[in-house]
Amino acid sequence: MIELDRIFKALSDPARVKILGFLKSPGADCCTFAGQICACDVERSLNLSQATISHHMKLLIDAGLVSATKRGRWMHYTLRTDVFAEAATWLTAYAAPTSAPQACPPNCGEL
Amino acid sequence: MIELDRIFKALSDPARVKILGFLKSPGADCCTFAGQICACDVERSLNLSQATISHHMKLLIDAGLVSATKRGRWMHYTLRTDVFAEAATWLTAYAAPTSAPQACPPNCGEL
DNA sequence: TTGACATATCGAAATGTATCGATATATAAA
DNA sequence: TTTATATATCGATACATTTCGATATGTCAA
Repeated sequence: MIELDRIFKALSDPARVKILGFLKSPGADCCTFAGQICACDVERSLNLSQATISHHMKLLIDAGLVSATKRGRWMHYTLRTDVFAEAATWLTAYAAPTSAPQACPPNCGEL
Repeated sequence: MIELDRIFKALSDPARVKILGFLKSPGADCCTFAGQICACDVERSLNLSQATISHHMKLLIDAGLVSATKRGRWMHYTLRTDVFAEAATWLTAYAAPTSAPQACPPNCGEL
């Protein structure tokens, strides 16, 4: 069960959206391991301090959007595609017209 | 062209998600007009002050998730289903596995 | 075992956000 | 025109977030 609030909060910062975009399609010069991207490459791709990146990665992981593995000294990250799919499904429910229109009484708003 | 940051920021607050849920399926006792929901009903459905609701509605409108019409003294809101669909499409792009795995050199991270 | 390096955590400063009561603005009713 | 009401805006307060430099922690290499 995903926590939507946390997911959308994680998605609401441009730096984190950039990170996700990078994890989705890293540069050709990046070292990956079984599809996982090294933290060092994330750091090079953004213009933020190491502390800040680490902070953002934590939020992304806590939201469930990214999973992390420590491999020696290096952290490797992957997108959790299933979680993105679930969030997309939630949004899609709002993309369809819903309940039938209903007449509005002239004194709308009165109890 | 939608602004993702603003959309996700709008979605990142529980009060606003509640509002959206209410706009999607308002109670049977709510007065609607051509599918639009009256602000007064939104107010009754949440436990927040009028000023706070007005503030949240503004954010939702600015993000493009909701459209508003003034009808006499009353504001009426509707979900912009197309914008939800666009946001869902963006998310879906992250729901599919992407680039092929690549070998990681033993000294990963060094330039 | 010591030194170097990758990442996490801490503490602090700046900025942003949620919330409210009070008040302004606009519209309808009397 | 005056009064009542629906919503927006203002000003203030409390709290959260972004960002960083400094430092701690863990892991490899010499």
